[in-house]
Amino acid sequence: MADIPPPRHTDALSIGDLAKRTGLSVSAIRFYETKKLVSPIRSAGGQRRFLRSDIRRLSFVLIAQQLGFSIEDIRKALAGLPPGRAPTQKDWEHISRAFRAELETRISTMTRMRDNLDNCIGCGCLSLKKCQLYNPADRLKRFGPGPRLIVGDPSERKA
Amino acid sequence: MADIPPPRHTDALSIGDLAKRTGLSVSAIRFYETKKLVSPIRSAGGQRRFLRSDIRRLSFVLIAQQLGFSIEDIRKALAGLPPGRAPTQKDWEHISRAFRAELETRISTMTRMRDNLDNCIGCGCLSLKKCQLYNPADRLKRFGPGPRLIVGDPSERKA
DNA sequence: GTAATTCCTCAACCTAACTTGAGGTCAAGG
DNA sequence: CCTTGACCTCAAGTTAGGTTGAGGAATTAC
Repeated sequence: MADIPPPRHTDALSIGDLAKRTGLSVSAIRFYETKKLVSPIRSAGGQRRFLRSDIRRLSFVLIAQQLGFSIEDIRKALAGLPPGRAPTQKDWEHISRAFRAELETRISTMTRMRDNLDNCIGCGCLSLKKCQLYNPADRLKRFGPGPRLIVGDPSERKA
Repeated sequence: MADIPPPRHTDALSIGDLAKRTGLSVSAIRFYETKKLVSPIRSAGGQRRFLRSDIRRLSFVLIAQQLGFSIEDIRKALAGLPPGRAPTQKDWEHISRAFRAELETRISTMTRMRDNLDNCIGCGCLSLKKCQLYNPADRLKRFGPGPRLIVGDPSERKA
């Protein structure tokens, strides 16, 4: 309640500290390093040292994942952050905005699908190719795994 | 252009026919059988024979997958269909309705998330535990893979 | 009746996103 | 100094949702 212990603000976090601050597991953080989501430096002894701004960086990763984005999507977005300095709030706003746009798109796609489902229930066309839900253009692209459809030109698959 | 070849409407489809009718690959249909999404009978020679109603059944599977449902979700839903007879439109309406409800939920969750993302951009709380986006209860459960968060009670993971 | 399709099973492989374990090192406290 | 806990690397395992290939049998087409 009294003296805050001097926070040895070396500004460098160990992987365990970062794990505690983000709620991620240590192994997940190491994995994210292999995926280029973070790029810690190494201590003399070879241990990872993270910047405090990596807390925010990984927090963003978490949020984006909850929103349904893949690690590769996120890597690309983070690649837009300034290389040297720690990102400012402006920087974060910038990349968050792009994600929000993508989210809007997904929401409207799902809404459209929901309405098409209503249509299909109404018209009983569940098995008809006419159903909007069969329109490949309407599909969520890899928003979760699914079958590799072979509809349309078979040359897409085999040839 | 003239005589439609007698459609040998034995009412039993081979796996290849079913694949053509649904747009699925043969291997996917076999896979779905192992997952109990379809249960073909066998010919004298041991080949799979499907009912015509399986076209609709697999079409439903496709639609549901596009909506983001897992095979297990779908299996459970299909388990609600009548066992003996081919499903009627009423039956399909019934199970579609349940999916629509789940869709509604997901849409509103995503919408809420989008709004929270706006909040986070505004207040700069991206790294704060207070952010609504960190609320585990708010999370899409396995709607796409993601990290197994270790927040909260560690006994959830290890014990 | 035989050749060309199509089908069969089973095992192995694939991607994403991680976890787990083995075997060994680094860092901090007493 | 030396022990304990946190770290390290690398390989292999996990789940979902399938695909691919080998080796062989069943159908269909002429």
